Amino acid sequence: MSWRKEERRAERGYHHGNLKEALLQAALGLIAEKGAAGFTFADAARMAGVSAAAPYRHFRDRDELLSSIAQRGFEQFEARLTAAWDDGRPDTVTAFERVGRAYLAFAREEPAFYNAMFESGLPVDANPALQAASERAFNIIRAAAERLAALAPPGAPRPPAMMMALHIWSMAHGVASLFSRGDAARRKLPMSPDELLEAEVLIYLRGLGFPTDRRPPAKSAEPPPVPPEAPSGSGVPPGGPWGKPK
Amino acid sequence: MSWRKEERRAERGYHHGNLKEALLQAALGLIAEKGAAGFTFADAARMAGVSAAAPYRHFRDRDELLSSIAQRGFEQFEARLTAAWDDGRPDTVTAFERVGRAYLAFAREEPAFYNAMFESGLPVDANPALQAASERAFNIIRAAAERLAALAPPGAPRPPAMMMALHIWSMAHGVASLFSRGDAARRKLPMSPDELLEAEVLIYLRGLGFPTDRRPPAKSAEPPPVPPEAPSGSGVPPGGPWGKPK
DNA sequence: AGCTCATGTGAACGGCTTTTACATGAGCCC
DNA sequence: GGGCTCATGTAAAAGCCGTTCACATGAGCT
Repeated sequence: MSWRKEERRAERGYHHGNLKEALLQAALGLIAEKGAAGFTFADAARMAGVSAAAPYRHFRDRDELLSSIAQRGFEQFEARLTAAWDDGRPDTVTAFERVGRAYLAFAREEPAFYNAMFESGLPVDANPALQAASERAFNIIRAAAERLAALAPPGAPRPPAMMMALHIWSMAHGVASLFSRGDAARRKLPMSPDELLEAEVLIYLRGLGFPTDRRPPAKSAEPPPVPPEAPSGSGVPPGGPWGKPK
Repeated sequence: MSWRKEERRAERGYHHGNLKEALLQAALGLIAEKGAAGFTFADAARMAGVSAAAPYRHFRDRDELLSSIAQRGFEQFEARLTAAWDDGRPDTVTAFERVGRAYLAFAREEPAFYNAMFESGLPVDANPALQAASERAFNIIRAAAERLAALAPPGAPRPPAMMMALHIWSMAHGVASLFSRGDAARRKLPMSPDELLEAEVLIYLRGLGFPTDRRPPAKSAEPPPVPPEAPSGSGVPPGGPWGKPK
């Protein structure tokens, strides 16, 4: 039972068969564990059971592996935001907040992707594919903001949707970076990152004149995809978006 | 005129005299240039004209040098935020916004510090001195938020100052990280990061019920340090905080 | 069966981090 | 001034990593 060298070799022969994918998975694990900075190409190779030179058959260099992971991360990110947005159902504000929570959830649950995407220091705009993927993810937030802006209360000037999207993105990104990841998450807060972001977005939307009172849990079995959605309240929930003050 | 080896040696003799400081400065330059990830201990030593082993007389390892820079960064950050806050002069909202701009200005003008502080991936809470320095910087924002919360419009529930501080911090950090640094700054925006953040904060404050109309340029030669500051307007500037919509 | 080419190996180069034994000389005591 | 001592610097070496190159292997096609 003491094969150590030929172990992997015996299992898979000279050729790995699926090395590219194995390397991506190994790297994902290593990044989650030690950060993009601590991750080494050699380690990933070792973990996949191949020599240190093998990865070069699949990635030009270490950076390209990192880029591939970031790319994949942006794709999953986009998918999760899209699912959370759910085309604005059951109503725009609720869906919008769900997108915010999805942002934080992604940062929390996919630390390796998040790290590669936002904290690895790789030049996103130097890689067109990467930039495009990042753009597509942002466009979900942008689309949601468009829909929200279209509901702007009458009378007041309509806020630019792009600006709203950038504002929401910066809030989500700021909360995620500062409070929802790794060590930073240990900073003791008076509320969870999710609650913090939700209150922040609600106050912001109220500042734009949107009604932001809590709706009932939407018991209707199947609400229409995009209901007329008339402004439904005064916009000032009792106690404010942050709940009971002491 | 061809001394290359003894050049530095001749200038400063065997002992450098101020190596610790020289290394910090060299590292600062290198980080500004290539990021905390690209910075190497050996390069800093070379730049200071000493052998690769010399730095170990002044820093336990590469990480300790990085920590020292982050520490120094937090101190300068605190100083700049303190100056921007100016104890709430000429009025709380104006001073508050100035703090926001100072946050962005620091990120933009001190990329090396900002990088070491927020993007180098070093565990801030593993180093008590570093954590304390970071805490002190945040406390400026916290103190400003306290003052702002005290001005909360009567009638509405008073927002928790800590929550406000965390919200503002996340906005500033989000904007700085996404739009005000390096490559990311190249993303084409409909407005400058400063304007983006200012509008964001104004809308947020308005969502809390604060009056946020633009005050006249405060021509009074020497306004009183902490004027009574009665709520001064309806809170809805014509055109909104984002200026003229198209 | 034999050829070819994608895929993997081992060895080697240079660079980095860190440790160790040794060198230097600044500051101090007499 | 002479001599001690210790902080500060050096060279050398070990171990790791990224990357390249010549060579090995064998999967798939003809």
